Amino acid sequence: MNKRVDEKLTIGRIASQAGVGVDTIRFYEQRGLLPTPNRTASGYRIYSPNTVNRLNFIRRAKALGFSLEEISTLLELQNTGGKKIDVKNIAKRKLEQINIKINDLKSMRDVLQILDQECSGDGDISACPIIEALSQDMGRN
Amino acid sequence: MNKRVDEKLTIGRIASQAGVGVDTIRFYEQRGLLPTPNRTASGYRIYSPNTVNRLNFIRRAKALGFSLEEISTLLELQNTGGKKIDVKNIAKRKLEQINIKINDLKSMRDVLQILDQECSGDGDISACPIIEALSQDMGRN
DNA sequence: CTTGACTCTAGACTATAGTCTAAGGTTTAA
DNA sequence: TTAAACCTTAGACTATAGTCTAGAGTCAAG
Repeated sequence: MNKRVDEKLTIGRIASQAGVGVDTIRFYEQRGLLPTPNRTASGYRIYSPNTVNRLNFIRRAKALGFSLEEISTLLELQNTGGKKIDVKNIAKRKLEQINIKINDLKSMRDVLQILDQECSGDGDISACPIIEALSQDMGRN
Repeated sequence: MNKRVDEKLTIGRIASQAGVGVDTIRFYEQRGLLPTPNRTASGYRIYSPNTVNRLNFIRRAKALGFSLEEISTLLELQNTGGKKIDVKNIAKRKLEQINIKINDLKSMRDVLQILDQECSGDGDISACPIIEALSQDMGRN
């Protein structure tokens, strides 16, 4: 039933599925964000399908302001040889970071939502006082 | 009553209040993220106190994964000479971006919260199946 | 059985966002 | 009034995260 079980997931296929460049994948491998893949006899990298998920996770974590180093820490929660107690501590710290980010984004959202709802849609900007809030203190400083 | 109304907010004072370097401030000015400040007779930059708020906003937006260019767009919602209709459109697009970021962060939070609550706190990582979820699809792909 | 698309490595190059240095002028506090 | 601590510019340098190039080998279709 399985058509083409033999279709190898080469770096190019993985890259196009994840929407990144092949160089990016090799770069992530070198930086430890992707495990060293198996190779064909001729040296081609062969990936498992869930590498795409991993790449998606990296892409999204990056968009949320995490550095590759921080993302590495998050990913190591999975395959570290460490103890669960370490994972718990790292998870707790990351959780705090994430909650702060969520709160900041919500503050920004509140301001932008008011901006969207209250401004009349024409006339000059300077007449719209809500905009002021954007450069003000957004709650937690 | 006002002690030291004459205390000038020089670049160094603004920098230390906002927790950034003086070079960063000059860099932001050059990139249009800060308005060109007034100068003393001798050429020193003098800032208004709310520059600190603006710098805080920039710092936090950066931590949320916005580039300086995107932050510039957000800040321009305030002092553009454009029409409100533009502001509305930009605000709407930024709002969508922000909502996606919030959702992604919530997905990450869910995983990390389970990680924190369910793992027993000792033993080997590989025994903790929740960790798997971290590199999996987090909802919206 | 060759041609074009793909892969390999190593190293150079780019963009973004600062950070540092040099060489000088200004302010302030002892 | 002078030394420390600030400020000025311009330009060089750094870190992060890729992106591109060269020169070579491999794979799949015609």
